[in-house]
Amino acid sequence: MKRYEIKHLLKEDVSALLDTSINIKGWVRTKRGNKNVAFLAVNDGSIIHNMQVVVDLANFDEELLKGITTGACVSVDGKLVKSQGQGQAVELQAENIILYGTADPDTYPLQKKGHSMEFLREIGHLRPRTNTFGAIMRLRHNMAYAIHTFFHEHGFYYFHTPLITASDCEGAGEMFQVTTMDLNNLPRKEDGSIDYEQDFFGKQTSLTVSGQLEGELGATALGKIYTFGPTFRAENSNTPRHLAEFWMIEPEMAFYDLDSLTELEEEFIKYCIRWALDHCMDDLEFLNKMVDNGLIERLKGVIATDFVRLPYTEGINILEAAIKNGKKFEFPVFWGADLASEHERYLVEEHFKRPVIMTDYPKDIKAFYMKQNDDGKTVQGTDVLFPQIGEIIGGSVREESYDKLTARMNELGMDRKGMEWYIDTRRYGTCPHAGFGLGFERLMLFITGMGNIRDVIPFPRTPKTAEF
RNA sequence: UCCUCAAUAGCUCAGUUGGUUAGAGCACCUGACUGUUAAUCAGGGGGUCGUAGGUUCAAGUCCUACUUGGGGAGCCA
Repeated sequence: MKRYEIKHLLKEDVSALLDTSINIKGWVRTKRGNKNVAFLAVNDGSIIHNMQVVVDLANFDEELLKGITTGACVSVDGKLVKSQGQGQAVELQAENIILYGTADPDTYPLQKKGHSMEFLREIGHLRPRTNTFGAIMRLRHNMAYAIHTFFHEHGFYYFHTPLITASDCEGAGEMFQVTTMDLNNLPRKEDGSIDYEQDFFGKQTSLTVSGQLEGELGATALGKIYTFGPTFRAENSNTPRHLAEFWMIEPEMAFYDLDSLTELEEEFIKYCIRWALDHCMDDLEFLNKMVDNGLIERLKGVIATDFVRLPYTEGINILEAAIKNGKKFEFPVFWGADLASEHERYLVEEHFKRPVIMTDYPKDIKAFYMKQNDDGKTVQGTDVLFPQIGEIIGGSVREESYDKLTARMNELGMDRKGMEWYIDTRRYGTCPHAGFGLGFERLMLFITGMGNIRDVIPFPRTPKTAEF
């Protein structure tokens, strides 16, 4: 008997299959009925919707049916027919049922009603079987696919940067050390310090916090590259927006300036949102109904509006004017201050009411590699600020001048040792270039309307938590 | 890491100014119903009130510490 995925049966033209016998396989979401007939809602993960299986109790063994409960796995042969009931176009009249696996209802934690996200996190090994997480994971796949498709169509090459790095100058955060040494018996040098020469790589190594520096090496050879891989930050951040292990997308483009950079940022993120609306409407409709009633409207709103381009200095002026008009902020606003969440939210959610790309930040609050403006005060950094989730993209034009870059490194007291390979990009055939970084899970928060980043990745890693 | 709120049945929650034997819905079990849509209806079983200490004649309720989780902040993507 030929097996069909439920997505095919519900979404394709199946008129040729009507009144013929076919097979489906999947997990039972609910069983209901009376003493004559039972209805099984079977889900195989291919789509959020279930196939209704109609079971005439007279034709089946009572013991078999008793074992078919929420969570059980079944294979059903049956005749595909137009549904007599409301709520679905077709249904399967069961002819033969194989019970692959039971799910003892006394211990199976998933029910057909209301679970909290907190509870589902505790049963991370089973939560992919819920409607909500099925929808999120299908969207997650689609976003990954959309990202690769966007870059491929725009002439970018997927460039694989290392996960293990010996660079201690990445500066983007605390790093996880990588070692094969016995932590209970560390080799020491004469002065008592740890002898990393005896470690696997012969030096101290860590998990990467960013692929950007290596990405620049790719861009200065291939023109346009992007990375898309796991990233690790050992920071003790306990918030709904941070993970210790997350996925990051980092495109890097030779010959891009500030205008072409912000244009790409906007086009890229709109492409991803449009992809979700074009390819994932069933899952979005479910999330819109169950998680966030404003989701679809907000997604459509973002792709229909132009993002604001806002130099930092103008942003400060707007915030100072707001304060003059009585707006209260917890943190002070002055030129040179790093903007707090409340300031960003005011600009995006209250003042402009649409996404904002802020540019030209004071150099002292941004990274050493950002291109310095002629004013001597600002650098060409960009943050794309979104409603509700804040910074979704951080990028910049890179400083391509050997003299300016190294002068800035000296100013910041950075150790050039171990960084000479990066500086070589400016020493040999340097070029104007730019790039940005997008936290994949931050994008997922926006796409799904979920409130906690731990719920848009299958197995979240956060301080004190590495289950499953 | 800081601030704040919370933890009661398998799940979601109620539990009054501290006072008798801690409740409801869902789930589960039994039964009813000729096609249900998170089916419905009737009945039943199910609790170390997060952990440890303290106050009190009496603690789910008040106090302290710890653990875990939520929200906010910082760091950031």
